[in-house]
Amino acid sequence: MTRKQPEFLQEKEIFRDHIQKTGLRRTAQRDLILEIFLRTEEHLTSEDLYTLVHRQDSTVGQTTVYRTLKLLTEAGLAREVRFGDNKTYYEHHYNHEHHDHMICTECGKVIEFFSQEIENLQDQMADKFGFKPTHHSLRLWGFCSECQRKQLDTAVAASGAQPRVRVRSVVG
Amino acid sequence: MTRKQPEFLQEKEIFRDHIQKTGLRRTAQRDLILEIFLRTEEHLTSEDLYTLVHRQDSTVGQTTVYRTLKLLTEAGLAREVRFGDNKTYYEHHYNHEHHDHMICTECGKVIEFFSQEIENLQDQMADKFGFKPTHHSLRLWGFCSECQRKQLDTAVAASGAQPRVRVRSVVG
DNA sequence: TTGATTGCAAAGCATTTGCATGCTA
DNA sequence: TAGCATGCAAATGCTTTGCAATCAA
Repeated sequence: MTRKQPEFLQEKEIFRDHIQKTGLRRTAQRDLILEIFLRTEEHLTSEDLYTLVHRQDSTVGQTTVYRTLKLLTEAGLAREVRFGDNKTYYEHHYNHEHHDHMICTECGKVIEFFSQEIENLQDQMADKFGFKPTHHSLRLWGFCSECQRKQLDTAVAASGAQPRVRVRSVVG
Repeated sequence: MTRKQPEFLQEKEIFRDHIQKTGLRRTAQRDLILEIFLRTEEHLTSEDLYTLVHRQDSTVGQTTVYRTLKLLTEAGLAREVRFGDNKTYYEHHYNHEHHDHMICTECGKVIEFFSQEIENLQDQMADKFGFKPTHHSLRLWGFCSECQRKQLDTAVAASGAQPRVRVRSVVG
């Protein structure tokens, strides 16, 4: 992040516009939640965000974070993603290129990638069925390079490393 | 389905093998659940399957169906899929080609498709990151050809047609 | 006989909703 | 002031778990 203060001017304006257009109201909670969401360049759950927000203002409730994340999604500032652990993660959407994900089922690492060729082929497939896609999701699960190395090492289990995302089920 | 009776010999053998190998036990419930699962060539939820099973033998419980579907998945006979309505669907896995899905967000129709080119590109992308994929999921959401036609017709809302899958959220 | 399996009820977990109170426009 | 927003608690929906009774091997 190399932007100068004040940061996220565009995003904040988009949010205010969206609020105005839809007849909603600007509140201190929504501002704070947006602020902290924007400052956090990771995939986070509603609960993650709640923890961060709560640290700053302990009067803000879980429900408001849930509701605000939906709002941010509608405004085009956030995108929902699922990695297979039955939780909904959110990532920045505005000014971020569309991308897909590889999820390491061992350590939970998430790799973002993009392939224009794959996108094109998807569109071709859709055409073939007369299907008009509005959005899509492509995820690969497997082992990241680091965990492949570690697999040779039986001591993995003894490691205290905590995965960011625990992938419990195969399905997302 | 053009197979001769008795049907699903291979699948049943695989199931028995899996049960034996893992030291589990063969039961009437598991046999019945497998039988009905195999006879149903659709994407179904645990509850769907429970309904069908219960119709045949009303003593079988929900829990057993949940547990047996997990078992079938482990045995390689079933595959879990999600279409975005927060339910887990199961589809046949054995002797069924791998495929991906297009989901109509209007009527819930699910189209299965396969593209070797996309598969290859996925593997190439994974290679590029030193990632070793074990499985993946590609889904396109949008409008099927039929619903695109209907969109011109304002009377859609008045239609009594019930979608097979109601896609409520954007994320799967 | 022994330990896996079952079905019920209860618990879990992430998320949503009802509602009285508070606050923006 | 009107009605949207908030936070709490309760409800929801799907799935899992605890447990006593049952059953396969």
